[in-house]
Order: sequence, then C-alpha cells, then structure tokens
Amino acid sequence: MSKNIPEKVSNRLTLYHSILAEYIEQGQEYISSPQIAQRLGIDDSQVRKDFKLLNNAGKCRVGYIVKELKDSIEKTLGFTKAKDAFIVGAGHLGLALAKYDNFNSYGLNILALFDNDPHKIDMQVNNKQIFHISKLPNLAQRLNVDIAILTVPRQYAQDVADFLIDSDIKYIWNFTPAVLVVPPHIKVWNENLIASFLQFACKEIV
Amino acid sequence: MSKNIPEKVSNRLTLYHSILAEYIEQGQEYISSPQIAQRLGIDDSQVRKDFKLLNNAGKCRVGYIVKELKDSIEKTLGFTKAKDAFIVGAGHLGLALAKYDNFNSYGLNILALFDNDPHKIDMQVNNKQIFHISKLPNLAQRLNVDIAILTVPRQYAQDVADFLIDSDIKYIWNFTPAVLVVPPHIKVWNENLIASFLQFACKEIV
DNA sequence: TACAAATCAAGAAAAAAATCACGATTTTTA
DNA sequence: TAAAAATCGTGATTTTTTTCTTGATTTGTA
Repeated sequence: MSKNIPEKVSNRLTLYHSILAEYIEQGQEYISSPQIAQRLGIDDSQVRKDFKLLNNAGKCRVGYIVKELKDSIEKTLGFTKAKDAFIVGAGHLGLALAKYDNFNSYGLNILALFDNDPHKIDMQVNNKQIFHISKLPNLAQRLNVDIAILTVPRQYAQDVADFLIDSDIKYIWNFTPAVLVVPPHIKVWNENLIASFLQFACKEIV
Repeated sequence: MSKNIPEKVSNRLTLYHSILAEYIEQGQEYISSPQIAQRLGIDDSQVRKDFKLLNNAGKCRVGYIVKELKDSIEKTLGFTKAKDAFIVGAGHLGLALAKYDNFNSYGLNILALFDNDPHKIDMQVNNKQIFHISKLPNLAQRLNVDIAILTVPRQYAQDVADFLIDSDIKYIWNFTPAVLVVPPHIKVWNENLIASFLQFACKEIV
C-alpha cells in the first residue's frame, strides 16, 4: 500500500494473484510472463512491468518464483494488514457479504452487522451478530472500527452515511447506487453492480 | 453501445446518471458541468468531454437539459435494450442478486436461477424459479438466453463455466474469484469484490 | 446598452498507460 | 561447444486519458 499503485495495475495484480494461487495448488514452482499474459489476453511486457513494481526479479528463460510473487502481491495490496469493518444493512446483499468467508484471508474482518429491523436484531450470521443501528457509534468507538460496508436501500443511503460519519466512520464501501455527499476527509468507494454490468453489456453484448 | 466507450468513461456515465436521477426527482430542469464535477471531485471539462461523446449539446451559461442527458446516457449504455439472463448458483450472493429488482430498470432481466442442491430446486425467489442445473441447456435454448451470472463456489467455477459454454451461453458475468479459461468467442466480465475492496484499501486506508 | 459572470466548446498540452522492440541472459538441443 | 529458443528487463514509441487554456455564447445586472 501507500505506494500509490494505479487502479488498473492493482486490478491486474489481483488477477495475477488468482492465477498464482492455482499454480501453487498445482505444485508449479515457476511462472513466466507470457503464460500469465496469454491467460488474461494481455501483453506480456505489461505483466513484467507490473511485476517490476513489486520489486520482484524474474529469471531469464525460467520466469518468476510463484510463491515469492504471490507473497509480494499480498504484501503490496495489503492482504497482510488486518482491517476491521462493519456491515450496515442486513438485507440480502449484507448477509451475502457477511457469509463471504474469503474476506478474512484478504485482510478484511467483518466484526458485526447493523440494521433497524427489529426482527433481525440479535440474529447471528456466520458468527457475526446483527445489532440495532443505534448501537453502532458506541461499538465503532470501542472496537476502533472506521470502515463501513453500506448495503442499505438507496433511499436511506445518504442519511445512513451521515450517521456513520457522525460515528467517526472514515471509509465507506458503498454498495448502494446513491452518489454519496461526504466531507473531504471521508473516503467513499463505489461498488455499483449495475454500473459494472452495464460496462460489460455496453462493451460486449451487441 | 458498440461505440466502444472506454471503461473509465462508462463508469463516470453511470455516476452522472445517478446524479441526474436525483435532479429529476427534485424537479430540476438544467444541470451544469461544474455542478456535476464538484459533486464527484473531478474536472469540469472532463464532464463536458464525456457529454460530447453522447452528442448532447449544452447551453452556455445554463447547462444541459437533465432529462435529455439522462435519456442519452440510458441509450448509450443500453438500458433501453432488454437483456435476459440466468443466475447460476443459488447461494447467498445469487439470491441477493435475484432479489435486486433494480436490474430490471437497467435492462437486465433475470429469468431464473440454477443450482444443484436438491433442497433449493423449485423454490421461488422474487418470482423467479430455481431449477436444477441440468435443466439449463434446454431452457437457455428455448428462452434464447446467452448471459449467465456465475455465483457458484470458486472450486466449481471452471467446470460450471465449461458446462455453460456447452449450453451456448456467450456472456459470463463472473462473481467468483476464479480466472476462467474460455474460448475467444466467450466474453467474461470479472466482478471480483475482493479485488475491488483491495483497491480501495490499498489506495485509501493507510 | 454595456459590462460582468457563468458556462460551453474545442484545441493544445500534459500525464498516464499500453505496446513495441531489442539487447542480455539462461536453458535446451543439435 | 555452438546455435536456437525462451524469457527477462527496459528504453522508446504510441495510444489513451486527463487537464489546461482560450474564445464564444448566453444571461443577468448596473
């Protein structure tokens, strides 16, 4: 982190990471840039350029050491650094994310969920409790959590975001289609699934 | 569509679209590029350049007509063109997507879900039935569906993708972290939530 | 009406990203 | 051992994307 890696590059790094994980499963020790490039349909010098960013030298005629490369990517993208977060909105998407165990191995720990529906309060999802939203400010402070994953319905998104900001949440991973208005010190990452699909559809589906 | 709009641009277009929807709700007739730019923290000439791609002229000192702009974006991104799709994998994420009514208004119609878990077969989710995966080839052909939303566990992703391809599926929206190997005429769009988060974390959370 | 302010349009410049090209190195093979 | 092949590393080139700049247009106001 902190190295200011461009979005496109870190996007590719995660794809490389998946491929490397496969190679390790298969017991392969080395991997070459053309192998990866072909798999992803990109240029092989692109792959080498990206790896250079990781300060991970390859060997001519042989390639890169899979294990080392994978570790470098994990370090660079911050898998190794634990990050605690709350899910705000225990709807279907919120629950799906809560059950997504994989987050853990990527350094993201979901500690709890929050909702305002009395029926959901105190339920457990994947060993994580659902609390009433009113408990959030206190818990955020006590557990020192400043990341929120926002999965409430669109019409409540801004109000809930304002509430989160009042509760000292600093980072919002926004799964709602709302474009949040926030002060400059709050960072929002928009995960607009519809937008994502449209890009796909618009590019590929003629 | 087909106009080969860069990914970054279509990404911004969907953000503009959300803002335009708000303006319409509020009954605003006009919107200016600096207004949008400020909202998103980007350059206003960037916004104008993007709008120029839509062939949508603005008026000096006044701005753009909200309604027209919104329609242009919808036409350009293909909201208006109905696209039918299947969800393959009726796990939490699959169900969450099936219940996401909004897809409809963006031109994506989920017709049915597929799974191999006998307990899930024949259940209804949001008026969509869950079928056994073995029914997919037939239904795909009969309903003329060539888009699949893949939400199975990672370890089955490649096998299921192969099966889909055999069933004449052409477009796969891949929610699994697997990097799928497919023939060149099959288009895959990777929606790697973990990757997405890591980009956020890596950039913003120091 | 004249002037100021806001905004668009479009070309120029700058920055960023991707691709190309080629020398250097290592391994394999004849 | 020499030649061939595969691959890395990296500088040069090209392409794409973003930002800057300037001029024109419209609206509001003194």
